[in-house]
Amino acid sequence: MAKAKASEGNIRQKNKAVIFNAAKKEFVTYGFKGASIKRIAERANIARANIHYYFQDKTDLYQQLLSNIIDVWNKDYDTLTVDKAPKQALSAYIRAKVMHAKDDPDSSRIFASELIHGAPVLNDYLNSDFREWLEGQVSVIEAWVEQGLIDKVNPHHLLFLIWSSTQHYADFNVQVVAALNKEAMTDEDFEEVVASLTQIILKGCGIE
Amino acid sequence: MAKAKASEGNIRQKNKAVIFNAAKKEFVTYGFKGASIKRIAERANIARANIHYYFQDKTDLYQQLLSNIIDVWNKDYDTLTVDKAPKQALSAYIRAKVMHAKDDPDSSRIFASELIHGAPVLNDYLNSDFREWLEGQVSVIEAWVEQGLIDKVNPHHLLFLIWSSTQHYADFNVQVVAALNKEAMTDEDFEEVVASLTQIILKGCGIE
DNA sequence: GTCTATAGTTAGATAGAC
DNA sequence: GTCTATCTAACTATAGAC
Repeated sequence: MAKAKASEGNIRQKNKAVIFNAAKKEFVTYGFKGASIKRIAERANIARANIHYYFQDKTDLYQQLLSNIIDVWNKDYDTLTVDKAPKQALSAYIRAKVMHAKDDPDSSRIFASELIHGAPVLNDYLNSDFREWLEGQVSVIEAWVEQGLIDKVNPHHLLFLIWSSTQHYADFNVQVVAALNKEAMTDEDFEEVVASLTQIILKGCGIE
Repeated sequence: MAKAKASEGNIRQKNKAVIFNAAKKEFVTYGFKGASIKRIAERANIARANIHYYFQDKTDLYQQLLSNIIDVWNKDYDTLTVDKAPKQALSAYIRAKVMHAKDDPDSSRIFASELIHGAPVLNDYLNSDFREWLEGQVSVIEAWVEQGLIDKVNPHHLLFLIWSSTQHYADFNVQVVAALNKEAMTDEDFEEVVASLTQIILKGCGIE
């Protein structure tokens, strides 16, 4: 758990966390525009006016929620570094992404919904911090290619391939579950996903 | 263009098409819950009440729109058949999917948004027609594996990989464009996507 | 088939007592 | 920090004249 900001009291901190959890479910169910503060309050079991006490407006709540999600990701995904071998680095990256899709699908879905609807809130982020972070990842893959450790692949499209194929199991889970004719994916199913994606993507990059 | 239903007059048919086009933009911008009939009417340049004349309610309009999208897809994606070689069939499938992402991204986005938000409308479809169609595709890949034409891969996860990696360029286009530091993707960019995905996925399946 | 008027609901946000 | 009451705006949907 992240430590509370020095500027925020504990009650405030705790209540905001409760609201974030409720808001996450509401936004993932109805999208940003369709989400209602009334239902968020009901989910959080607090009076509606309290949400306005803690957050300026719906957009402010949504922005802070997205910001939290991105903070968590930035901590978890520093997997691709030049000092690692492509096989280990890519395997670990694929596994981490799939396990995130399993453990916290709602974060992935909220992010996906924001992008699909044109990223009205995240556009600035995409064109600043995100692009900067991405270029670091790209340069690692370029280095691997130059050193002949992997085939000549387009680094951007390889990254998009890994993101999309792993996040798919969070974002499109209803379709996956219907396709597999199951109630829900099991731990074994997710292991099978990791195995399948690792097999195809690594071999597809000429690794091994 | 699809021929007008016999039961529907030409005026009705034409007006519904105008409404569908307007609704597509509205739903893709705000999601189902966030979309407003008032704005759809403004986009279509008709009186708001006319939408209620042609459609029972917002859900009815949305369902028919989704139904249209799926109809178009069913016509375009009968690419995987047993009589074709895996290399040609998969290459053609990847290309068709990428070009669809390029030419009609909004259809992909509306479908994606519906799934991300739990498929309240499409759940029945996913568990009936979709699953049936999918099993046909799966059996083609299984046949290829049995004949030793491709590596032993999980057919479902291979299909998910192709869907997710190609649809990504429609659904997450804002992120892609930010990553590539461009205003928009060009025809050449999409050709590069086809080449990259074909290279990695085919080799990843042991083709060639 | 079209349009105006309006009923009925739900929404975001704030004021002010506690 | 909490809660009730309330204002204002936006929305869906329908009725009924043209």
